[in-house]
Amino acid sequence: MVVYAGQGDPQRTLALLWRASSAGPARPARGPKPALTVDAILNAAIAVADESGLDGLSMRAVGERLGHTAMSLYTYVPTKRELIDLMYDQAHAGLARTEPSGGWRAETEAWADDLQACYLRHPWLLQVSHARPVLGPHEQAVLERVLRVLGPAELPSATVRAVVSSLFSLVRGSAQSIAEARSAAGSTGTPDQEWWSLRSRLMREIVPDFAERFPHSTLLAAQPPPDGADQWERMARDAFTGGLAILLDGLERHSTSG
Amino acid sequence: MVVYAGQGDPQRTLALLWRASSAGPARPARGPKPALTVDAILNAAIAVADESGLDGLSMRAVGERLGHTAMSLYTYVPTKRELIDLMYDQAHAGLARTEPSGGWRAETEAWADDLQACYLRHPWLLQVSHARPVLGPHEQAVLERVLRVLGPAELPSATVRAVVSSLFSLVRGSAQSIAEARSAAGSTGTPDQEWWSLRSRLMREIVPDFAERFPHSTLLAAQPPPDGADQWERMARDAFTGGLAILLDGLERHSTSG
DNA sequence: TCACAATACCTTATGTCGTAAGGAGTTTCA
DNA sequence: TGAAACTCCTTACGACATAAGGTATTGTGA
Repeated sequence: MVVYAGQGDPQRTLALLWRASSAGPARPARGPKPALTVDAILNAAIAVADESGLDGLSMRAVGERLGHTAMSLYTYVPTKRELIDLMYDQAHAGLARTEPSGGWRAETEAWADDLQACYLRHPWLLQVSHARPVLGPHEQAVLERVLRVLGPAELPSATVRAVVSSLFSLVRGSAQSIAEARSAAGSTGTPDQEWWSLRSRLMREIVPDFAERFPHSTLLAAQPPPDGADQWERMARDAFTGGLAILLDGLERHSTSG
Repeated sequence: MVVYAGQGDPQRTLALLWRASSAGPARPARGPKPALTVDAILNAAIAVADESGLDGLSMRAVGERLGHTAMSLYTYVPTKRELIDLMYDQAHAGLARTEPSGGWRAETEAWADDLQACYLRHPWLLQVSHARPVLGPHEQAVLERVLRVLGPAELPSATVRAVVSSLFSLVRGSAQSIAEARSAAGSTGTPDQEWWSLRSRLMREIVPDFAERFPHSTLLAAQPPPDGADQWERMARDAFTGGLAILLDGLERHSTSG
């Protein structure tokens, strides 16, 4: 289930996200020197989430990975929700920056590929709601890049908003499909084709009138998909490149400099 | 966080999803008459989730709403995960069926609007991963409808797959934005404009060099957005209709009968 | 008719979680 | 040289999913 953005003290959250020193001195006057930093905690938490998913992400697990207790984290981070918000932003720091020179269309595709790769490196990102009211610096940088890339297309601002939002949806949705394909393949261990034919047999047994009730679905399923052990991931990838191409085709109509 | 599809006994899950009687007799030979049904449990669970979100959905809450205990549910449903899978499918049963007569484009838009409305009626749907290996009957019906609607466009099957997957991503992504806008508006109680200007003031304080670091983002934010108390939801809706239009524009290039 | 098998639902128990409360030790300022 | 301010810890609490097993209820076969 999606973790929604934390709703604690917005000032504190913002300051943490942007690592601002304005909301308090950098080092408090008295007391022992902190053994941890927010960044160290984020790295540990991201490592835990990469290994065990969001379900495996507990305050205890993060604390232990740092040689500390769960409670020690609360000195640096108000709640688990805010920790996840910070992780979400931090994970976007690792985004590659492939910038081909081939016009805005190629650059947009490169941006989408980079973002998708980031999601697939940290699949738990897909379990965190992205529809957040405020962005952290790294998410903001991702947004800034696609806006810069789309600049030469000279689109009206409403179109820019629409296309950027659509691009995020496409990248995220396809990454979800790919991640699900991988997780299914990994957890069952059986190649996709075998798994698929088993599923079909079961369906024929349980829903014998499927073909009559869902003729269009049946027809589409009969069309040749890509084959191979990773056919599910391949299909998801093809759907992504195809969908992106269609969207950008449509966009070229609106662009003054196609 | 996203709840992934349950991975229990796939036969049992499939049989439950499709309410198949093939995996066991409809009424067991002996024993007390069941006081509940899977459908009653699903309706109660959906009501709980509609009221309190997925976070508020506990086996106890569902059981108590039915005048029973949490454990009694386990007679009908193997785990909470499978319950959520069943809820996910069931919620799609309430999808409206607006079918204008204006060609595949208008019908596709109507389908997208209906699906988005369904997501917004049950926002917790957006917290459940949709990238599931098997569909229930109601999800399948939603898919079937868009395939039927797209039929007259006479697209190659790879294109159909791409556009359908993109459509789902777009609808889901926009619904997420709208739901987030509503939840923010509902929880703070302040009109969007006020909230937004407060946020801007905070940002100027915490990240004074924002405009230099993110010139394109700054420029876009300065473009006039729709105004009003619900400006955030309006923006998300505009982005959706705009993105959908762009996608369908692109699709018309591929269609033999535009 | 009656014992028993099969079942529904319950109480209880276990282990996990986030995090509140408050204590002990450390560092720096007055 | 206190004492304030801080970090980190132990302990505790209530919520959660769900395992284990008990009890009551129903229909079947003798």
